[in-house]
Amino acid sequence: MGQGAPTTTSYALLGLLSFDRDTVAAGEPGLTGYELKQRAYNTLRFYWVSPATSQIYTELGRLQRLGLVAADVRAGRRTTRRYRITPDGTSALRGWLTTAEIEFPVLKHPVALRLLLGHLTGPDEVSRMLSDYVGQLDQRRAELRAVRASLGDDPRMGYPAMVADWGLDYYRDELRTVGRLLRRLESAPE
Amino acid sequence: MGQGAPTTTSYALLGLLSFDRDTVAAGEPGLTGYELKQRAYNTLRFYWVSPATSQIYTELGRLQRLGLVAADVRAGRRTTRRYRITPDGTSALRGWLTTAEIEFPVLKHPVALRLLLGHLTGPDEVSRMLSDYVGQLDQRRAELRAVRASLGDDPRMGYPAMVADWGLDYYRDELRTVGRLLRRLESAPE
DNA sequence: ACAGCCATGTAACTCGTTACATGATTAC
DNA sequence: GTAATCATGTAACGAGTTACATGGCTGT
Repeated sequence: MGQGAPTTTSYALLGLLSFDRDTVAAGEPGLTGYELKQRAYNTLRFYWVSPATSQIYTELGRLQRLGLVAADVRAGRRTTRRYRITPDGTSALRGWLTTAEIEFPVLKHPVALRLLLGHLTGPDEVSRMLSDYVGQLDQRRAELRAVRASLGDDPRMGYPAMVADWGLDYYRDELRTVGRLLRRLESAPE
Repeated sequence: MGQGAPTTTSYALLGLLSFDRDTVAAGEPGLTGYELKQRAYNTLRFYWVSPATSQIYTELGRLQRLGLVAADVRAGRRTTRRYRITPDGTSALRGWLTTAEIEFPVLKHPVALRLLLGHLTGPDEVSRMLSDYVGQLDQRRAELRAVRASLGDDPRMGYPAMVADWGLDYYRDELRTVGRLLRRLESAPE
Protein backbone atom coordinates (compact mmCIF):
# COMPACT_ATOMS: atom_id res chain seq x y z
CA MET A 1 0.00 0.00 0.00
CA GLY A 2 0.93 3.63 -0.26
CA GLN A 3 1.92 2.97 -3.85
CA GLY A 4 -0.20 3.82 -6.83
CA ALA A 5 -3.59 5.50 -6.95
CA PRO A 6 -5.61 6.81 -4.02
CA THR A 7 -8.46 4.64 -2.78
CA THR A 8 -11.81 5.77 -1.45
CA THR A 9 -10.31 5.77 2.01
CA SER A 10 -7.53 8.08 0.79
CA TYR A 11 -10.12 10.53 -0.50
CA ALA A 12 -12.10 10.21 2.70
CA LEU A 13 -9.05 11.25 4.71
CA LEU A 14 -8.24 14.00 2.25
CA GLY A 15 -11.83 15.14 2.69
CA LEU A 16 -11.39 15.36 6.44
CA LEU A 17 -8.42 17.63 5.86
CA SER A 18 -10.51 19.81 3.54
CA PHE A 19 -12.51 21.16 6.47
CA ASP A 20 -9.44 23.12 7.59
CA ARG A 21 -8.79 24.83 4.28
CA ASP A 22 -9.82 28.26 5.55
CA THR A 23 -8.20 28.18 8.94
CA VAL A 24 -5.01 26.84 7.39
CA ALA A 25 -5.07 29.57 4.76
CA ALA A 26 -5.35 32.02 7.67
CA GLY A 27 -2.06 30.76 9.02
CA GLU A 28 -3.10 28.00 11.36
CA PRO A 29 -1.19 24.75 11.14
CA GLY A 30 -2.69 21.56 9.75
CA LEU A 31 -3.35 18.28 11.49
CA THR A 32 -0.95 15.64 12.73
CA GLY A 33 -1.57 12.04 11.77
CA TYR A 34 -2.62 11.47 15.33
CA GLU A 35 -5.24 14.20 15.18
CA LEU A 36 -6.50 13.00 11.81
CA LYS A 37 -6.93 9.57 13.30
CA GLN A 38 -9.18 11.04 15.98
CA ARG A 39 -11.22 12.98 13.48
CA ALA A 40 -11.72 9.80 11.47
CA TYR A 41 -12.81 8.04 14.62
CA ASN A 42 -15.43 10.68 15.29
CA THR A 43 -16.86 10.85 11.80
CA LEU A 44 -15.87 8.17 9.29
CA ARG A 45 -16.27 5.41 11.82
CA PHE A 46 -20.05 5.62 11.71
CA TYR A 47 -20.51 5.14 7.97
CA TRP A 48 -17.21 4.27 6.44
CA VAL A 49 -14.28 2.81 8.34
CA SER A 50 -11.96 3.81 11.10
CA PRO A 51 -8.53 3.20 9.58
CA ALA A 52 -5.76 1.84 11.76
CA THR A 53 -3.26 4.39 12.98
CA SER A 54 -0.57 2.85 10.85
CA GLN A 55 -2.73 3.28 7.80
CA ILE A 56 -3.28 6.96 8.49
CA TYR A 57 0.44 7.57 8.27
CA THR A 58 0.79 5.43 5.18
CA GLU A 59 -2.03 7.30 3.43
CA LEU A 60 -0.61 10.68 4.41
CA GLY A 61 2.70 9.64 2.88
CA ARG A 62 1.03 8.66 -0.34
CA LEU A 63 -1.09 11.81 -0.54
CA GLN A 64 2.02 13.86 0.01
CA ARG A 65 3.95 12.06 -2.75
CA LEU A 66 1.00 12.83 -5.03
CA GLY A 67 1.10 16.50 -4.00
CA LEU A 68 -2.43 16.41 -2.60
CA VAL A 69 -1.32 17.32 0.89
CA ALA A 70 1.67 19.28 2.17
CA ALA A 71 3.44 18.87 5.48
CA ASP A 72 4.90 21.33 7.94
CA VAL A 73 7.78 19.46 9.44
CA ARG A 74 8.87 20.48 12.91
CA ALA A 75 12.11 18.86 13.76
CA GLY A 76 12.84 18.67 17.44
CA ARG A 77 13.72 15.84 19.73
CA ARG A 78 10.90 14.19 17.91
CA THR A 79 9.90 15.19 14.37
CA THR A 80 6.23 16.03 14.06
CA ARG A 81 4.42 16.77 10.84
CA ARG A 82 1.26 18.78 10.37
CA TYR A 83 -0.56 18.09 7.15
CA ARG A 84 -2.85 20.36 5.14
CA ILE A 85 -4.65 19.90 1.85
CA THR A 86 -3.06 21.65 -1.16
CA PRO A 87 -4.94 23.40 -3.99
CA ASP A 88 -4.12 20.35 -6.12
CA GLY A 89 -5.58 18.20 -3.41
CA THR A 90 -8.79 20.20 -3.38
CA SER A 91 -9.21 19.87 -7.15
CA ALA A 92 -8.40 16.18 -7.06
CA LEU A 93 -11.00 15.70 -4.36
CA ARG A 94 -13.62 17.72 -6.26
CA GLY A 95 -12.85 15.74 -9.39
CA TRP A 96 -13.25 12.47 -7.55
CA LEU A 97 -16.52 13.58 -5.97
CA THR A 98 -18.06 14.56 -9.28
CA THR A 99 -16.75 11.87 -11.61
CA ALA A 100 -15.99 8.66 -9.71
CA GLU A 101 -18.68 6.05 -9.71
CA ILE A 102 -20.71 5.87 -6.53
CA GLU A 103 -21.00 2.33 -5.26
CA PHE A 104 -24.00 1.03 -3.44
CA PRO A 105 -23.42 0.84 0.32
CA VAL A 106 -22.11 -2.41 1.74
CA LEU A 107 -23.34 -3.68 5.07
CA LYS A 108 -21.46 -6.29 7.05
CA HIS A 109 -23.98 -7.32 9.64
CA PRO A 110 -22.88 -10.23 11.86
CA VAL A 111 -26.14 -10.04 13.81
CA ALA A 112 -28.29 -10.54 10.72
CA LEU A 113 -25.98 -13.38 9.68
CA ARG A 114 -26.60 -15.14 13.00
CA LEU A 115 -30.31 -14.57 12.78
CA LEU A 116 -30.23 -16.27 9.38
CA LEU A 117 -28.79 -19.36 11.04
CA GLY A 118 -31.26 -19.35 13.91
CA HIS A 119 -32.38 -22.89 13.08
CA LEU A 120 -29.08 -24.11 14.53
CA THR A 121 -29.39 -22.37 17.89
CA GLY A 122 -33.09 -21.83 18.52
CA PRO A 123 -35.24 -18.82 19.44
CA ASP A 124 -33.91 -18.35 22.97
CA GLU A 125 -30.31 -17.98 21.87
CA VAL A 126 -31.40 -15.73 19.01
CA SER A 127 -33.39 -13.52 21.37
CA ARG A 128 -30.45 -13.23 23.70
CA MET A 129 -28.22 -12.20 20.84
CA LEU A 130 -30.66 -9.59 19.57
CA SER A 131 -31.07 -8.15 23.07
CA ASP A 132 -27.31 -7.81 23.35
CA TYR A 133 -27.34 -6.02 20.04
CA VAL A 134 -29.96 -3.57 21.32
CA GLY A 135 -27.58 -2.65 24.14
CA GLN A 136 -24.71 -2.09 21.75
CA LEU A 137 -26.90 -0.01 19.48
CA ASP A 138 -27.94 2.19 22.36
CA GLN A 139 -24.34 2.83 23.18
CA ARG A 140 -23.38 3.60 19.63
CA ARG A 141 -26.24 5.97 19.33
CA ALA A 142 -25.14 7.79 22.47
CA GLU A 143 -21.67 8.17 20.98
CA LEU A 144 -23.04 9.58 17.75
CA ARG A 145 -25.33 11.91 19.69
CA ALA A 146 -22.27 13.34 21.41
CA VAL A 147 -20.58 13.86 18.04
CA ARG A 148 -23.70 15.52 16.68
CA ALA A 149 -23.92 17.79 19.69
CA SER A 150 -20.33 18.88 19.20
CA LEU A 151 -21.20 20.09 15.69
CA GLY A 152 -23.88 22.44 17.00
CA ASP A 153 -25.46 24.56 14.31
CA ASP A 154 -22.26 26.02 12.87
CA PRO A 155 -23.21 26.49 9.20
CA ARG A 156 -19.75 25.35 8.09
CA MET A 157 -20.57 22.00 9.65
CA GLY A 158 -23.97 21.76 7.95
CA TYR A 159 -23.11 18.71 5.87
CA PRO A 160 -21.41 16.80 8.66
CA ALA A 161 -24.47 17.57 10.79
CA MET A 162 -26.74 16.11 8.10
CA VAL A 163 -24.68 12.95 7.99
CA ALA A 164 -24.76 12.64 11.76
CA ASP A 165 -28.54 13.11 11.77
CA TRP A 166 -28.80 10.45 9.08
CA GLY A 167 -26.87 8.09 11.31
CA LEU A 168 -29.06 8.89 14.30
CA ASP A 169 -32.18 8.18 12.27
CA TYR A 170 -30.64 4.91 11.18
CA TYR A 171 -29.92 3.81 14.73
CA ARG A 172 -33.42 4.77 15.84
CA ASP A 173 -35.00 2.80 12.98
CA GLU A 174 -32.73 -0.17 13.56
CA LEU A 175 -33.70 -0.27 17.22
CA ARG A 176 -37.35 -0.22 16.24
CA THR A 177 -36.92 -3.03 13.74
CA VAL A 178 -34.97 -5.21 16.15
CA GLY A 179 -37.68 -4.64 18.75
CA ARG A 180 -40.27 -5.94 16.29
CA LEU A 181 -38.10 -8.98 15.56
CA LEU A 182 -37.82 -9.74 19.26
CA ARG A 183 -41.59 -9.66 19.64
CA ARG A 184 -41.98 -11.83 16.57
CA LEU A 185 -39.64 -14.41 18.10
CA GLU A 186 -41.59 -14.49 21.34
CA SER A 187 -44.90 -15.08 19.66
CA ALA A 188 -43.60 -17.54 17.08
CA PRO A 189 -45.09 -21.05 17.30
CA GLU A 190 -41.58 -22.48 16.92
CA MET B 1 -6.03 -17.99 1.75
CA GLY B 2 -7.52 -21.38 2.28
CA GLN B 3 -4.89 -22.02 4.93
CA GLY B 4 -5.51 -21.81 8.60
CA ALA B 5 -8.69 -21.06 10.49
CA PRO B 6 -12.11 -20.34 9.01
CA THR B 7 -13.17 -16.71 8.83
CA THR B 8 -16.65 -15.32 9.33
CA THR B 9 -17.23 -15.68 5.60
CA SER B 10 -16.25 -19.36 5.83
CA TYR B 11 -18.89 -19.89 8.51
CA ALA B 12 -21.42 -17.92 6.52
CA LEU B 13 -20.93 -20.27 3.56
CA LEU B 14 -21.00 -23.27 5.83
CA GLY B 15 -24.23 -21.89 7.23
CA LEU B 16 -25.73 -21.73 3.76
CA LEU B 17 -24.92 -25.40 3.34
CA SER B 18 -26.60 -26.18 6.66
CA PHE B 19 -30.04 -25.53 5.17
CA ASP B 20 -29.70 -28.75 3.15
CA ARG B 21 -28.87 -30.99 6.08
CA ASP B 22 -32.19 -32.83 5.99
CA THR B 23 -32.57 -33.21 2.24
CA VAL B 24 -28.97 -34.37 1.98
CA ALA B 25 -29.50 -36.88 4.76
CA ALA B 26 -32.47 -38.13 2.75
CA GLY B 27 -30.16 -38.96 -0.10
CA GLU B 28 -30.19 -35.79 -2.17
CA PRO B 29 -26.84 -34.48 -3.36
CA GLY B 30 -25.28 -31.32 -1.99
CA LEU B 31 -24.48 -28.08 -3.75
CA THR B 32 -21.83 -27.32 -6.34
CA GLY B 33 -19.60 -24.32 -5.82
CA TYR B 34 -21.51 -22.66 -8.59
CA GLU B 35 -24.84 -23.17 -6.85
CA LEU B 36 -23.45 -22.03 -3.53
CA LYS B 37 -22.30 -18.86 -5.20
CA GLN B 38 -25.86 -18.19 -6.34
CA ARG B 39 -27.28 -18.83 -2.91
CA ALA B 40 -24.78 -16.41 -1.45
CA TYR B 41 -25.80 -13.86 -4.04
CA ASN B 42 -29.46 -14.20 -3.03
CA THR B 43 -28.95 -14.01 0.70
CA LEU B 44 -25.56 -12.97 2.04
CA ARG B 45 -25.25 -10.17 -0.46
CA PHE B 46 -27.82 -8.04 1.35
CA TYR B 47 -26.19 -7.99 4.75
CA TRP B 48 -22.80 -9.59 4.50
CA VAL B 49 -20.83 -9.93 1.28
CA SER B 50 -21.14 -11.70 -2.01
CA PRO B 51 -17.83 -13.55 -2.26
CA ALA B 52 -16.12 -13.84 -5.62
CA THR B 53 -16.57 -17.16 -7.39
CA SER B 54 -12.92 -17.97 -6.95
CA GLN B 55 -13.27 -17.47 -3.23
CA ILE B 56 -16.19 -19.86 -3.00
CA TYR B 57 -14.02 -22.67 -4.35
CA THR B 58 -11.12 -21.70 -2.14
CA GLU B 59 -13.33 -21.72 0.95
CA LEU B 60 -14.90 -25.05 0.03
CA GLY B 61 -11.43 -26.51 -0.27
CA ARG B 62 -10.50 -25.25 3.16
CA LEU B 63 -13.72 -26.42 4.79
CA GLN B 64 -13.17 -29.84 3.28
CA ARG B 65 -9.60 -30.08 4.56
CA LEU B 66 -10.98 -29.24 7.98
CA GLY B 67 -13.61 -31.94 7.66
CA LEU B 68 -16.50 -29.50 7.97
CA VAL B 69 -17.88 -30.32 4.54
CA ALA B 70 -17.67 -33.46 2.41
CA ALA B 71 -17.72 -33.68 -1.35
CA ASP B 72 -19.37 -36.09 -3.76
CA VAL B 73 -16.98 -36.18 -6.65
CA ARG B 74 -18.44 -37.12 -10.00
CA ALA B 75 -15.69 -37.72 -12.46
CA GLY B 76 -16.70 -37.42 -16.07
CA ARG B 77 -15.38 -35.40 -18.93
CA ARG B 78 -15.44 -32.72 -16.33
CA THR B 79 -15.14 -33.42 -12.63
CA THR B 80 -17.93 -31.84 -10.62
CA ARG B 81 -18.15 -31.79 -6.86
CA ARG B 82 -21.27 -31.48 -4.70
CA TYR B 83 -20.61 -30.35 -1.17
CA ARG B 84 -22.60 -31.03 1.95
CA ILE B 85 -22.06 -30.12 5.58
CA THR B 86 -20.76 -32.91 7.82
CA PRO B 87 -21.80 -33.59 11.45
CA ASP B 88 -18.46 -32.08 12.46
CA GLY B 89 -19.32 -29.08 10.32
CA THR B 90 -22.64 -28.66 12.07
CA SER B 91 -21.05 -28.76 15.52
CA ALA B 92 -18.30 -26.39 14.47
CA LEU B 93 -20.91 -24.00 13.16
CA ARG B 94 -23.01 -24.24 16.33
CA GLY B 95 -19.91 -23.70 18.40
CA TRP B 96 -18.99 -20.63 16.43
CA LEU B 97 -22.52 -19.23 16.67
CA THR B 98 -22.66 -19.59 20.43
CA THR B 99 -19.13 -18.67 21.47
CA ALA B 100 -17.52 -16.36 18.93
CA GLU B 101 -17.69 -12.69 19.68
CA ILE B 102 -20.34 -10.78 17.76
CA GLU B 103 -18.92 -7.66 16.18
CA PHE B 104 -20.91 -4.53 15.70
CA PRO B 105 -22.09 -4.12 12.09
CA VAL B 106 -19.88 -2.17 9.72
CA LEU B 107 -21.43 0.10 7.14
CA LYS B 108 -19.47 1.33 4.14
CA HIS B 109 -21.63 4.09 2.80
CA PRO B 110 -20.12 6.02 -0.11
CA VAL B 111 -23.24 8.19 -0.36
CA ALA B 112 -22.98 9.36 3.23
CA LEU B 113 -19.28 9.99 2.67
CA ARG B 114 -20.08 12.28 -0.25
CA LEU B 115 -22.76 14.07 1.68
CA LEU B 116 -20.16 14.79 4.35
CA LEU B 117 -18.06 16.59 1.75
CA GLY B 118 -20.97 18.55 0.31
CA HIS B 119 -19.19 21.83 0.97
CA LEU B 120 -16.91 21.02 -1.97
CA THR B 121 -19.67 20.40 -4.51
CA GLY B 122 -22.72 22.34 -3.34
CA PRO B 123 -26.36 21.46 -2.69
CA ASP B 124 -27.35 20.85 -6.34
CA GLU B 125 -24.73 18.21 -6.89
CA VAL B 126 -25.54 16.66 -3.52
CA SER B 127 -29.24 16.53 -4.36
CA ARG B 128 -28.53 14.89 -7.68
CA MET B 129 -26.42 12.27 -5.97
CA LEU B 130 -29.05 11.53 -3.35
CA SER B 131 -31.74 11.21 -6.01
CA ASP B 132 -29.60 8.70 -7.87
CA TYR B 133 -29.25 6.80 -4.65
CA VAL B 134 -33.02 6.70 -4.21
CA GLY B 135 -33.28 5.00 -7.61
CA GLN B 136 -30.67 2.43 -6.69
CA LEU B 137 -32.36 1.79 -3.37
CA ASP B 138 -35.69 1.18 -5.11
CA GLN B 139 -34.05 -1.39 -7.32
CA ARG B 140 -32.31 -3.14 -4.49
CA ARG B 141 -35.50 -3.29 -2.56
CA ALA B 142 -37.29 -4.87 -5.51
CA GLU B 143 -34.56 -7.53 -5.67
CA LEU B 144 -34.87 -8.30 -2.00
CA ARG B 145 -38.67 -8.42 -2.30
CA ALA B 146 -38.30 -11.09 -4.94
CA VAL B 147 -36.01 -13.07 -2.64
CA ARG B 148 -38.48 -12.68 0.22
CA ALA B 149 -41.35 -13.83 -1.96
CA SER B 150 -39.41 -16.93 -2.96
CA LEU B 151 -39.16 -17.89 0.72
CA GLY B 152 -42.95 -17.88 1.12
CA ASP B 153 -44.08 -19.02 4.57
CA ASP B 154 -42.22 -22.31 4.65
CA PRO B 155 -41.53 -22.71 8.38
CA ARG B 156 -38.07 -24.11 7.63
CA MET B 157 -37.25 -20.76 6.09
CA GLY B 158 -38.57 -18.78 9.03
CA TYR B 159 -35.22 -17.26 10.01
CA PRO B 160 -34.18 -16.36 6.47
CA ALA B 161 -37.61 -14.76 6.09
CA MET B 162 -37.02 -12.68 9.22
CA VAL B 163 -33.68 -11.51 7.88
CA ALA B 164 -35.22 -10.59 4.54
CA ASP B 165 -37.99 -8.65 6.29
CA TRP B 166 -35.37 -6.87 8.34
CA GLY B 167 -33.64 -5.84 5.13
CA LEU B 168 -36.89 -4.65 3.61
CA ASP B 169 -37.61 -2.54 6.67
CA TYR B 170 -34.13 -1.10 6.41
CA TYR B 171 -34.57 -0.11 2.78
CA ARG B 172 -37.94 1.44 3.53
CA ASP B 173 -36.51 3.47 6.42
CA GLU B 174 -33.47 4.49 4.42
CA LEU B 175 -35.68 5.76 1.60
CA ARG B 176 -37.66 7.78 4.11
CA THR B 177 -34.56 9.30 5.65
CA VAL B 178 -33.03 10.19 2.30
CA GLY B 179 -36.33 11.81 1.32
CA ARG B 180 -36.13 13.98 4.41
CA LEU B 181 -32.55 14.93 3.61
CA LEU B 182 -33.53 15.96 0.09
CA ARG B 183 -36.23 18.24 1.45
CA ARG B 184 -33.80 19.67 3.97
CA LEU B 185 -31.36 20.50 1.17
CA GLU B 186 -34.03 22.27 -0.84
CA SER B 187 -35.12 24.46 2.01
CA ALA B 188 -31.63 25.18 3.31
CA PRO B 189 -30.54 28.83 3.18
CA GLU B 190 -27.23 27.70 1.74
C1' DA C 1 7.55 8.18 39.81
C1' DC C 2 4.11 6.78 37.16
C1' DA C 3 0.07 6.75 34.12
C1' DG C 4 -1.90 8.23 30.23
C1' DC C 5 -1.85 10.53 26.23
C1' DC C 6 0.70 12.47 22.12
C1' DA C 7 3.18 11.03 18.12
C1' DT C 8 5.38 8.22 14.33
C1' DG C 9 6.51 4.59 11.69
C1' DT C 10 7.91 -0.55 9.70
C1' DA C 11 7.10 -5.55 8.86
C1' DA C 12 4.48 -9.43 8.41
C1' DC C 13 0.33 -11.12 7.41
C1' DT C 14 -4.74 -11.98 6.03
C1' DC C 15 -8.72 -11.45 3.47
C1' DG C 16 -10.59 -10.93 -0.59
C1' DT C 17 -10.44 -9.21 -5.35
C1' DT C 18 -9.52 -9.24 -10.48
C1' DA C 19 -7.45 -11.43 -14.26
C1' DC C 20 -6.63 -15.44 -16.40
C1' DA C 21 -7.49 -20.15 -18.13
C1' DT C 22 -10.48 -23.96 -19.43
C1' DG C 23 -14.15 -26.63 -20.99
C1' DA C 24 -19.08 -29.07 -20.79
C1' DT C 25 -24.04 -28.65 -21.35
C1' DT C 26 -28.40 -26.65 -22.78
C1' DA C 27 -31.55 -23.85 -25.39
C1' DC C 28 -32.53 -21.52 -29.55
C1' DG D 1 -23.84 -23.47 -34.98
C1' DT D 2 -23.66 -20.39 -31.41
C1' DA D 3 -24.88 -18.00 -27.27
C1' DA D 4 -25.85 -18.51 -22.56
C1' DT D 5 -25.22 -20.88 -18.65
C1' DC D 6 -22.98 -24.39 -15.84
C1' DA D 7 -18.70 -25.48 -13.68
C1' DT D 8 -13.86 -25.27 -11.74
C1' DG D 9 -9.72 -23.58 -10.56
C1' DT D 10 -4.78 -20.77 -10.24
C1' DA D 11 -1.89 -16.56 -9.97
C1' DA D 12 -1.01 -11.98 -9.04
C1' DC D 13 -2.28 -8.25 -6.60
C1' DG D 14 -4.36 -4.72 -3.34
C1' DA D 15 -6.24 -2.85 0.80
C1' DG D 16 -6.13 -2.99 5.28
C1' DT D 17 -4.98 -5.20 9.76
C1' DT D 18 -2.14 -6.56 13.91
C1' DA D 19 2.20 -6.75 16.04
C1' DC D 20 6.12 -4.51 16.92
C1' DA D 21 9.26 -0.64 18.04
C1' DT D 22 10.18 3.92 19.89
C1' DG D 23 10.02 7.85 22.66
C1' DG D 24 8.36 12.76 24.29
C1' DC D 25 5.05 15.43 27.07
C1' DT D 26 1.67 16.40 30.87
C1' DG D 27 -0.70 15.98 34.97
C1' DT D 28 -0.91 13.99 39.72
